[in-house]
Amino acid sequence: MTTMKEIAQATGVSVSTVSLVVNGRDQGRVKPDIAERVRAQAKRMGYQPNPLASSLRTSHTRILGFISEEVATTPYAGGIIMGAQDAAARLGYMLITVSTDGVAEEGRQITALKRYGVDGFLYAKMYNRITDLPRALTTLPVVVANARERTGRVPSISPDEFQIGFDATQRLLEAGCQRIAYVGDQDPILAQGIRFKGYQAALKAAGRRCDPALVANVGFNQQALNGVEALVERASPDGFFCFNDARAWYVYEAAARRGLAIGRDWSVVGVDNHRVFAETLAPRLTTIELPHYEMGYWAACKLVSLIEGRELDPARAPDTTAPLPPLNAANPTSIHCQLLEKDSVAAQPRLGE
Amino acid sequence: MTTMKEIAQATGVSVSTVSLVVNGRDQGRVKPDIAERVRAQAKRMGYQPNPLASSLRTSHTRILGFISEEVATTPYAGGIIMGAQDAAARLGYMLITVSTDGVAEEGRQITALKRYGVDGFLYAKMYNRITDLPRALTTLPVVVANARERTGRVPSISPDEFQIGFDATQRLLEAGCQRIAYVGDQDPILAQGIRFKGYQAALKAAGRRCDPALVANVGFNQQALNGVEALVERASPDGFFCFNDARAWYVYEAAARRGLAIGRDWSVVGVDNHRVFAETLAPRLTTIELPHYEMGYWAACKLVSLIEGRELDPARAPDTTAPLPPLNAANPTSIHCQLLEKDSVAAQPRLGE
DNA sequence: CTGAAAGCGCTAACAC
DNA sequence: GTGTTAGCGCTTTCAG
Repeated sequence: MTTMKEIAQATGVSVSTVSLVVNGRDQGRVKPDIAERVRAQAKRMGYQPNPLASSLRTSHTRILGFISEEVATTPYAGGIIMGAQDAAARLGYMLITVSTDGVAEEGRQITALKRYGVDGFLYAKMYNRITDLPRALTTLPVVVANARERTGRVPSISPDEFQIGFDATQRLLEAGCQRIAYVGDQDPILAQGIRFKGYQAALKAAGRRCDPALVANVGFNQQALNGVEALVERASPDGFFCFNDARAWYVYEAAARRGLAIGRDWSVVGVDNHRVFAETLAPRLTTIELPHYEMGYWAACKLVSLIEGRELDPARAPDTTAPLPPLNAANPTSIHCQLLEKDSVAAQPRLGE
Repeated sequence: MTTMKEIAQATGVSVSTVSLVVNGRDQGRVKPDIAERVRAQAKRMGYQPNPLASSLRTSHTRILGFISEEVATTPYAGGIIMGAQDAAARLGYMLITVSTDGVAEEGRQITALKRYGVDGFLYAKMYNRITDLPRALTTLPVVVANARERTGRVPSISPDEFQIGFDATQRLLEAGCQRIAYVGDQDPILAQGIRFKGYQAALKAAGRRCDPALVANVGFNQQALNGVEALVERASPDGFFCFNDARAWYVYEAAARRGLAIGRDWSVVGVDNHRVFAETLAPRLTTIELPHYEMGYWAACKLVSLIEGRELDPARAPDTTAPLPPLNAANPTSIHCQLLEKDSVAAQPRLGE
């Protein structure tokens, strides 16, 4: 690791001059040719600033704390972390991730992160809901991902559940389905109700009426299977919008029991939470991906702009000349998320589209 | 954040004395009563050491770098990260996680981690295989998780695939199955072959013969379903050991098509990679969990012991009086992993059991 | 325009 | 036993 001191000696200037130059604050303070020599020398010696040392003076570490719950039991966080990390990397930041179960654990982790001098926090939740911030989090900038902070004072990025429900139903309409069922979740979680509203809206927009017989909100296992069976018996659907891939499973089993094939006899669109079906069912099941990567990406951008007190133009990468990557390299079309900020709840930038 | 300086002033001693005391290196160097006063004052003021500042002198940050691939597309890493993080927290370390796709990305991430002064690396892979270490990683302590480093010079922790195959088959035997099928993966990946050997060994140990007709190694989708269908037709199994839960899916569909029920007509044991079935099938499917959490936990312990140049007794938590948690709180019995080190390949501590 | 000097919080020689 | 001193790599006044 070469230091500023070494560059200074090699160039025959002082460390302070080197500091100014390598931080790009030499305009009108250092003679251009000297600055150039310093820059060249720094490059030649492969200089990398030591963020820890500079943090001692500035108390900015360029480290973001990423807090998420129960990473262990669901794959949800992977995408968010990836997105956040990509954004952080472009902006010259690092991510320290911690995952927590329970509030005691959470508090301790937050304290630890503060000791390491993180500049701000990303607070990610497992599923979209209304959430309160841990007390300990209030002293530094925070952005919430995959959930909505209750008071609206903290920027939150969450899936656009309405659009998800709307688009899923739209696809089934386009596939020519006549009787489109909604297989939802029994729990009255946020996403459940809003996706259902999107489903209804899409049907209305197409001039169809919403038949309550076509709706089943089910839980797990045998009970869920029975619920789907009853739905099929009473309403003879030919298309299914499934709240998630776990629900899609029951439709599959119902089809298998009747000797019917998805993709031929029935159409199914599911929201993919777990990704297992990507392996088993890809060509047969139409999935809508939750915009995890995107949420992580924009949450990190937002957080950095909060930290640095300046708006980052999310359309281009700051501090670098490289162009922004497509929002989601794997699936550039799945951009269903929204940013909620105080005073912006009405005018939500629908990212992408 | 209170500093040593503040404690020193409040107690009327010098910072160096405070430093000695709070680092527990005051034995025979600081008068006990002074030490006690310092400790009390530190506690009263809620002193937390600033690890970044001390790293400037010691070049030890108490940060571990965690490198994993493709977190985004599989949930595997969650458990490893959780385990590593828990161990790190007990040992007073933090984890910086980065995930990478491709070697260029990997190199850049490693460089970035080095700039942040990580003390060592955890190198986690998506599935169990033989792996080479990136060049950039060789200058610091490394432990490999969920894979095996080729030369054997780097400690590696990986699932005990043989034991997994053996135990899974054992459970089917105990359930009274007469014709136990193996539904494997088409790819000749490491785990595939070894789990199959475990399967064979368990059958042999029970005095059963291995019927090749009971084995199907399948890929995805229709082809996989056909493979399982053919297996069922030709060999009439009543028990299935499935390489992973994706494979178990095809057995479920085959059962549904025949009006058979898992848990009544057929027994199924699957290795759970994706965890989706935990939600849909929990009471019906017997799963063997890969020991992700445990691998992460012990990998981090091992890494810290490498860094600090001393053996940590893995049976008790160093630097804290709190007892070790059960290896996996959720499922304390699933301890199927092994530590490989140079000169220890023969005598593998089978963790737990 | 440039450099000397002080200091961020902490550690480690070395005096006293 | 304890305090003084110097310095880790960097930023930031402030003289010159």
